Amino acid sequence: MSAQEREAAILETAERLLDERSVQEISVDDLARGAGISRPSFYFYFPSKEAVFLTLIDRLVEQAEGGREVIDRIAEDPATRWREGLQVFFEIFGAHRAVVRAGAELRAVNAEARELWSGVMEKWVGYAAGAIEAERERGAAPAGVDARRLAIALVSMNERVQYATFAGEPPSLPDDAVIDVLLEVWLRSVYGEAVL
Amino acid sequence: MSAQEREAAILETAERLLDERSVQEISVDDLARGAGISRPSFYFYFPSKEAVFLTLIDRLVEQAEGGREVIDRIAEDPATRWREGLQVFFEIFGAHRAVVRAGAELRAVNAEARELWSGVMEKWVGYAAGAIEAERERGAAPAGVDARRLAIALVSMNERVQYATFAGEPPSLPDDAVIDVLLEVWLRSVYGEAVL
DNA sequence: GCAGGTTATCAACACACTGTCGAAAGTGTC
DNA sequence: GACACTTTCGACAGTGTGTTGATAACCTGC
Repeated sequence: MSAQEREAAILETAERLLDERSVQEISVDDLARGAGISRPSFYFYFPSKEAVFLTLIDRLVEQAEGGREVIDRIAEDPATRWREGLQVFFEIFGAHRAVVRAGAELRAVNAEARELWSGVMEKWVGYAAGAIEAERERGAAPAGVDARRLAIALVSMNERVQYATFAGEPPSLPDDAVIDVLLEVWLRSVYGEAVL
Repeated sequence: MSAQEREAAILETAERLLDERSVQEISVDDLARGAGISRPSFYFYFPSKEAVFLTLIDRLVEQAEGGREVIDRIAEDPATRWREGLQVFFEIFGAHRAVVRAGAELRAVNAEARELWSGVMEKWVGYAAGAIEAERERGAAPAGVDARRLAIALVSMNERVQYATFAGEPPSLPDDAVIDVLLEVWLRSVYGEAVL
């Protein structure tokens, strides 16, 4: 078995074990045994168990990058494009719920995970803020709160709501309602006139 | 020193240490020494260090109950009352940021903390959903997505956005913008007509 | 003022886990 | 078949948790 295969085996073991227990409940020994090596050998491949889970999260985050281009074509058909943007995330992260849960757990405890996630959120806030500004400039959306600040609130909402659904932590929305509800809030917040 | 004073000393030590480090980085020994007792003696007062932090969180959650009555008087002056509702949370939790951070950390790792927080969120979702329905019934708000589902999305947004601000985890809103931005999204989502 | 039970304390132990070191075994190469 | 490079792991040191059992401090009634 080559080094690359060992590394893959560790990652695979990690994702498999995450289906049953939390990061905290998975020991380095579990990962090593699952990949058919001893605990000290594990450290030849990864510096810590956190690094293993961080790698899983990284891979997921990269996939989501695909949603980026949808955001650039909002003007074509706003409601549909915003919906597609939401869907990209929901599908990619929804397909790896155990990893999403691990991400939340790690983020709470590990500075590196926290920074990784902050970076991801920042990036999407930037995209969303840009799209909101563009919509305002072309006259499709009325003026309102600062676009970046609005984007922070809406992206945060997306994250939290989807997490609750994926983790099954109440109060949460059923799978088939998530996109509709989030989209409604986005559209009203971006395109609605100020009220009251 | 009486048993009650000891218990209080442990809680006080916990909150003080939380200003400098995370739950994970605080050991039972730290709490015990801080309260002037040995590690085994600590277990006479609390079954684990998690129980200590859970107690701190519990106390904070109870304080927030004060926001409840504001929600019942929405019809008087919607924009102002919703703002006051948001403010209650922001002020109470904002005054104990270290405990809020501890809550997030514990929730990621500890089932009891998770359930406690789920319960709190559920309660507030219930209040908000009730208020939204009442506003729709009296004709102040138009029909739209199911009130409970909308409430879940909005309460989740509040939680995540406020947490980011308290913890200083980017992307986050500056302290003095949180209420304004959240309120805008709430008002447009609850009182705005469907758009696009 | 002192026997009695309750309350509080801690040294010592048993575990579980992490991360490291150094010796050995395996693999390829000329 | 000797050299270097990769990979493996037994054994160790360290840090933390939670428990046990012996002991000390403190009431309370007599």
